[in-house]
Amino acid sequence: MKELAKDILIEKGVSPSYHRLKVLEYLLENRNHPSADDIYRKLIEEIPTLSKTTIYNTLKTFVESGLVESFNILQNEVRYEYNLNPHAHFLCKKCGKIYDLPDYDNCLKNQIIAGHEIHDHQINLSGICKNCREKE
Amino acid sequence: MKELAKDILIEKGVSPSYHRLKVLEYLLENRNHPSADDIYRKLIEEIPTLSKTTIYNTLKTFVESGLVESFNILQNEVRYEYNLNPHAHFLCKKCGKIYDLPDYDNCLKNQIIAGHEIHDHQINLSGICKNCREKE
DNA sequence: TACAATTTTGTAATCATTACATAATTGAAT
DNA sequence: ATTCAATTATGTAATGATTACAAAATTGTA
Ligand SMILES: [Mn+2]
Ligand SMILES: [Mn+2]
Ligand SMILES: [Zn+2]
Ligand SMILES: [Zn+2]
Repeated sequence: MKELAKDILIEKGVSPSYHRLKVLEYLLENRNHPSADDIYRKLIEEIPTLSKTTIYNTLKTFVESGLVESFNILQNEVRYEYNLNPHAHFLCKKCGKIYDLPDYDNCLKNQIIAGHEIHDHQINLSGICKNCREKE
Repeated sequence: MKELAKDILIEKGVSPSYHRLKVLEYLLENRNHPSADDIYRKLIEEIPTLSKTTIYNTLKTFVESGLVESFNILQNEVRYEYNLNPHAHFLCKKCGKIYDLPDYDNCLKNQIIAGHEIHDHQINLSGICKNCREKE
């Protein structure tokens, strides 16, 4: 049962415009934590009039409606993903790939720690990935 | 026994130039996770010729020599700290303050997870802090 | 003093992101 | 179908942190 971008948008109360559908479909098919620019460069191929501002607007809408998550494992650009399950991220400093680590969620969302109300929880690991290690 | 900036630099093999001493002293006294610009704006008061590039160079040197840690809890700027103990960070979305959470380290540094070699481990939480909650 | 190595400075470039005004599209009401 | 307001998309210009790079200053040592 393939997830339909349109249904997901409607369910979250986001009106399913053409561009929003395209961005969400991209995120459903590409689970490699793309940047705004990654999405733009792919979609501009079939939508030549597409504006990068539209990508930023769309992603902002998605994140605010809880449809998509953004995270700052890199210091220069934001990455996005459609993956609501809590999980940690691992960045390989050699090849730049970002891996999911589902077993290391340890999620503190909605808990109260030291009096602080936790709304969001990101675990960012980095080092050398399995692939890169095996090449050496 | 107050930690002496000069001794710390020498121990880590970083030559203790005037500017480096000033930056490290700032970090030793200000445990509020400052940005490069925070440090610059304070030090320019007593060093009017100070260049912001020097701040960036110095912080880069410190991070590379393992003297200082940097982290990306914000999407637009890097924050720095002198605190070698593993701990998590909590960002208040209301007041912008960044708190330390020493009990939630759960550090995976130098471990191998799913074949990946973990060199660095950041835990970034966000929400509404104790102070801001009590004001409501 | 001479000189090479290190450190600092200043300017300009880079690059992701945002601001904002304008244009296009949509969807309901007439 | 037409009108009109609301939403969505576009384009350009600005912002702001960070980096590149070359020149200047400082340091340590012969
Ligand atoms: Mn992920
Ligand atoms: Mn800290
Ligand atoms: Zn790798
Ligand atoms: Zn607060």
